[in-house]
Amino acid sequence: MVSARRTSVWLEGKSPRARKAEQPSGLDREKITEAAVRLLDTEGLARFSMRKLAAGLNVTAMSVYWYVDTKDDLLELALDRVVGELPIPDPASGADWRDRLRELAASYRALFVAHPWASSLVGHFLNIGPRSMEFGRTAQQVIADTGLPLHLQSAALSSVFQFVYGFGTVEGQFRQRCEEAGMSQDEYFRHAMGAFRDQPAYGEDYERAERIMAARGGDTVEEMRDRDFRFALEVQIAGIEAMVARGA
Amino acid sequence: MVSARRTSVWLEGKSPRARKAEQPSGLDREKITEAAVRLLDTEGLARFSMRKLAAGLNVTAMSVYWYVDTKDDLLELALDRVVGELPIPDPASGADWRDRLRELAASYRALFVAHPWASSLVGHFLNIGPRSMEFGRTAQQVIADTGLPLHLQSAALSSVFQFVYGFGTVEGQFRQRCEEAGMSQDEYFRHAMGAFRDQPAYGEDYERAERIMAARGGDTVEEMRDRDFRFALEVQIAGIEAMVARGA
DNA sequence: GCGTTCACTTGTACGGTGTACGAGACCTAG
DNA sequence: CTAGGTCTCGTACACCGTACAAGTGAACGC
Repeated sequence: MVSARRTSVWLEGKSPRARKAEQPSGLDREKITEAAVRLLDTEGLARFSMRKLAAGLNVTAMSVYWYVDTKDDLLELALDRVVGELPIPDPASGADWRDRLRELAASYRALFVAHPWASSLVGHFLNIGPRSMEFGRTAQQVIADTGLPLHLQSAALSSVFQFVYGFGTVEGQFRQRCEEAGMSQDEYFRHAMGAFRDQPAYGEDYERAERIMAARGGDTVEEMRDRDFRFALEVQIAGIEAMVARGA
Repeated sequence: MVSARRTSVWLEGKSPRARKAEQPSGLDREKITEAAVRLLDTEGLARFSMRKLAAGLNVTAMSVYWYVDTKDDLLELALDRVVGELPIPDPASGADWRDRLRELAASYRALFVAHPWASSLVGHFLNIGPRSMEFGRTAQQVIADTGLPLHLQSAALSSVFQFVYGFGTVEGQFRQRCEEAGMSQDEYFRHAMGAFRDQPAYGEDYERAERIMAARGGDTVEEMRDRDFRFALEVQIAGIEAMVARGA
């Protein structure tokens, strides 16, 4: 018989814990999760620690463990919480699926930019927290309205949202790098390109990169990225439309 | 003046280190990187440590630091190495860009399945190692052959490869989870679905999931995933074709 | 031959990490 | 008043990345 292995915080047998009265520390899962998100935002995933979190709550590290089984569980809670912050387009708005998809994709992208640590976590967990589920439900509904047959919808969903995930991840990590280096995105970009140019082995690649940069135009890194994102999203939409038109 | 911050192992001023003769331990960057990849494959990123790596090489942890500045640098080297293992379609084969794109995407997906730890790393580094560059060059060439204007090519590249990255990441992490739990993918899937069904709050979602599963058909999780991947990739291709046809 | 220098290897140590464990402190029920 | 549950805390363990300094042994100039 297969042992019942842990799958997710969200699939525990019991609800968090029955509370009898206000505890002296005033702690609860909600407050801990909120503090965790704050700390993750300021320190990043690598420097996030249970001890620092506890200190911020004026409590010892082990107190936190009363409300949460492991650090991973807490991270799972934190992830679901930030997903819950996303604005979600009203499914009953009657708007075209394309517009709702653009809105949802923009939200999702913004998530990884605002919380770069979230990128590293989505891959690790099952993402079945209540807010993640709601987001998934909405996304599913948008794809359902494209007219694709049911059995192809999950693939189309993958196509779009995995792209947004990847794009947002790279973007978020880049921004974090810039911040840590104390440079603006454009400064950091020039810095990296400079170091790149100075590597003799990469001469050809550097020139190609320059040529592409020139063609893309755009004054700032951010502007170019925005354009790329919008265009890539239109590629996704056009692809789905083409598949619908092909009738499969 | 902006301090010259670290950007990547690949942008160091000097080549690794001049070697005079065969060292008693027989160590070098190559061997260390290879051992690192092996250890990452067997232990996963979370359980990878410099001490374990050194032990596997019959050497103390600090010896490794003679060849490599930090753990992160080593991880960057390991990542580039596995990228180098990917089969790359011959750019001069004259094959249609669609076929070359399918081949390249399949390779990239396989990377994250074979080395789930690589997923967590691609986001963290600049990915400008020689093998990553070669892969990028090839991908760039494929996109160039679609007929898209130069200034839209990087966006199209994003669209496809960020999707593959996201897809491969989720797939790789899932497989790793299954292995750690000692279950087959189908067993684990049923296990998770079961736990899911038992959560009263998720009744509606569970039923929707079941409905979609039924529609997708397919005997195994793997089969369904393969179909999803192929279809999503065709969505990408159709999208690019549509954009080319639109003349922008 | 001999001292120096360089290329490495090693041992020790520091300041962190996640978290198991057990001893309390307080509140409530009986 | 006692018993038990809920929560907090201090201590401790095993492990981590890596700084630092003291070796070791071979190559080289003299």
